[in-house]
Amino acid sequence: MLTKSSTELVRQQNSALVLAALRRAGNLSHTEISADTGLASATVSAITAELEKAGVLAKAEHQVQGGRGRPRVLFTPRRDYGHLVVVRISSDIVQYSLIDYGGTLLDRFDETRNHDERGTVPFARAFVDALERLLQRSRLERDRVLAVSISSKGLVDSDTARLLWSPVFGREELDFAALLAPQWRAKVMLSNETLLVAQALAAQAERKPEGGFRALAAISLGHSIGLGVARKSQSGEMDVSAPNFGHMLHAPSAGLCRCGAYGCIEAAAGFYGILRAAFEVPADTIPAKFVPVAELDKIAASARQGHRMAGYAFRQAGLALGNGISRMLSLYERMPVHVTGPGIRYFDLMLPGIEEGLAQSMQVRLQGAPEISVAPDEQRLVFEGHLERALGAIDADIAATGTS
Amino acid sequence: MLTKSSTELVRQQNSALVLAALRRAGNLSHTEISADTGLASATVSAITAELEKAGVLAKAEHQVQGGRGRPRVLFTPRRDYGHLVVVRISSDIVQYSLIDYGGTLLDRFDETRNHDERGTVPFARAFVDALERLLQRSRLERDRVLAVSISSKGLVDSDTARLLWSPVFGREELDFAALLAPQWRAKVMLSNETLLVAQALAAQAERKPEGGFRALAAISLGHSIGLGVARKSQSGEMDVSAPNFGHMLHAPSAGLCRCGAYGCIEAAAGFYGILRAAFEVPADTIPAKFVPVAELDKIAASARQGHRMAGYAFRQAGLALGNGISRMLSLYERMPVHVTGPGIRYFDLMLPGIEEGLAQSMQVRLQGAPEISVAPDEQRLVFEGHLERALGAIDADIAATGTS
DNA sequence: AATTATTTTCTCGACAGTCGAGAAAATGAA
DNA sequence: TTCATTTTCTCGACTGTCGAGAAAATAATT
Repeated sequence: MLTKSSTELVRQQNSALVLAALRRAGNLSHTEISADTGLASATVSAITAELEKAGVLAKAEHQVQGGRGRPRVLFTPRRDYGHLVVVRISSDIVQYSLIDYGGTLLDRFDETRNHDERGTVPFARAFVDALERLLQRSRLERDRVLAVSISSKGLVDSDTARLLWSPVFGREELDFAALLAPQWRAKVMLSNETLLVAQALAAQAERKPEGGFRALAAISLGHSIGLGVARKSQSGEMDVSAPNFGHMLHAPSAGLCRCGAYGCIEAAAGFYGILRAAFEVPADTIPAKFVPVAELDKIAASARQGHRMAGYAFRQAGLALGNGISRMLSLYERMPVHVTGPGIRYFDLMLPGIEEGLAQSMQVRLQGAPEISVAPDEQRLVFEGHLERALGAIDADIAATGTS
Repeated sequence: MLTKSSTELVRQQNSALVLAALRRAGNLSHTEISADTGLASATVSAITAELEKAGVLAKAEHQVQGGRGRPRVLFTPRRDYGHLVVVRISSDIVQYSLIDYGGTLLDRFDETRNHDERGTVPFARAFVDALERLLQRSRLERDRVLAVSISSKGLVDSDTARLLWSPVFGREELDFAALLAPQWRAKVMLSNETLLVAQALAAQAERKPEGGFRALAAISLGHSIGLGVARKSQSGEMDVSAPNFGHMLHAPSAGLCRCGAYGCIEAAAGFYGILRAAFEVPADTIPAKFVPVAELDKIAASARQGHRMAGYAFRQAGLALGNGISRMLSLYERMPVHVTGPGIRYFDLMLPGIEEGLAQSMQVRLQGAPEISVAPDEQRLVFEGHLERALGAIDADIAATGTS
């Protein structure tokens, strides 16, 4: 159902518009804001005055020189308006970063995960401690942190910030909002890792001048398989989601997956799946907990030298991906696919299988195969996605609550 | 990107809100509108006065009696504000209906499709002629028709009203907007048939008092397989789409599909797929153009008597559906599934296969199987979906253009 | 050095819209 | 006939956007 609208909502929307423009560009003058947003000059004055009084914006000290006429004064987000904590959880390390409202990195450290102690309880304790440490190192009060943005692989409920299923904790749920609930006033956000990659790539694509961005998919290859989809809705909003692609059904022949089901895409295209196929281990053996990359490098080397089973393993992995992508395109729409993650080192070995898997479907026969490109540096993209998403959420919050 | 807002847009949004409330309820008094929409009484006065002047609304002649105090006056859409034409294209007939702005059916006739003359050109001529006939029978001027809403099975581009792929015309495209472009000022809308079923079911679910509707899927079983998905987006808008489910890849074993690809869901679960499996015809034979329902009834009867291959055929069909649904749920979210179409007569025979196909996936193991229910009377649902969608679009248009 | 041209920013009044409060209207009951 | 009750309508206050033009600040010109 639609919801009622009022003049205050108009201001909220337009404030958000100004903040978004400023976020994209870094700093803009009065006239540039007006041109960018389409708002009248008088309206821009009203909004910037309000935001300046609230301490969100400030006039930049360096002014641009040159040209005649009254010099422009640049508005820019006030870096000390607040702070953001980003936590990247991966299978081996957890990375904690402190960022200011302007988007610049202030501090960062990694904690290596202790593989002996399993379960969410010790992890939760370490997590809360690490956040405190991040504050202390920068002598920052807890309430200056406006948002804590967390990412992990796996299935996530972004509304409530609960981790529903993850490669690390399995079905043990982890409720990050509850973890920080009484002490922290910060907004707690939890996102799937590959969703953030899609978010970052979509933001990059939108910044390109040629425009016309509609949709894009990001696939992360590694021990597990992730998918993020970013699509522009009719209303112009960017709609990002992380479907459960890795454990979508591929074919029973893919064998036992570590999630307990049979035939997941991951069981064929994840690192342990490739290993299993290459060594001709029966497909119903319980998957290896962890596969060192060196191990896979060896298989890849022998595949490149023409070893039959090694090549077959990568081809089967590609086939699972290709079929899965074709199904994804059938259910959404044709869109470019960006492949990322540690598995891209074997992309050349998988590509023939991917293409074969794609070609089988009607969708691809009708509309053509999607563009597939490799996006290296997954970690940077995840971090960019964090910034994009968390700072955007903070901006939306500012616009919503106004100066009050 | 967000788009700029203004006070006029607020009025537009609130007018749409009033029209939607009135559309749902049929007629409402001033106070009821205010309660329903959350708008202040004064605002309701302003909006209804404007719409009344524009001839969209009128005060109903019968007033409700009883109770003391000033009697309520009911507002209702003016039936003669404009008209709507609904065209349902199915494989054997094309049904033309004339509806007024109040949503009541004024006239209807069917044209049986001539199976001898193939191709879009003769069809297009017959289509345009039939529309003219519909006007003449009710002595209606062409410009009184505000929208022409068309439905067909197959792949549709709803933005441009082009039919991209259909069971009847194959890859021959059909551009309905261009067909009526110069002569008709009506808005031309083209929707996938099962999308409309999903739209109608979602509207029903939303009207239920318990509320909390999130998403739903409709699957149509017949010669071909259709899927419609309705989901409520964060912004509260209903987002309806018709993914290419019937030709999503199931498994190569499903055999040759009439679309030319191998392994589509339809090739296993469509009527001709079931026929082929039951008679053990090689899976790469070109599918029958048309399968009479009597033929399938016979197979179903022998399956119910325990005939092995007949039972197997339906089970395989169910398996294809179950796997497909599980993949759909992996890519979207858990949601109830409504099954409709002529194939529901065999639903009991397919259900075991469906359940087996669902149970294989991690998604279902984790979140449980979706509720599956049978929705008879597909044609009525399609028609309701037409009304819901087309009258809603007309209302949105009225709100957008205002009185001007 | 003073003036002029140019560009940017700011300010003012007009206009569109929503809202709350209370007046006006319309009816049944006393 | 008067009073109570309920609904509808109207008025003034408030929030917000917009266009036009004033004010500000600088470079170029005389």
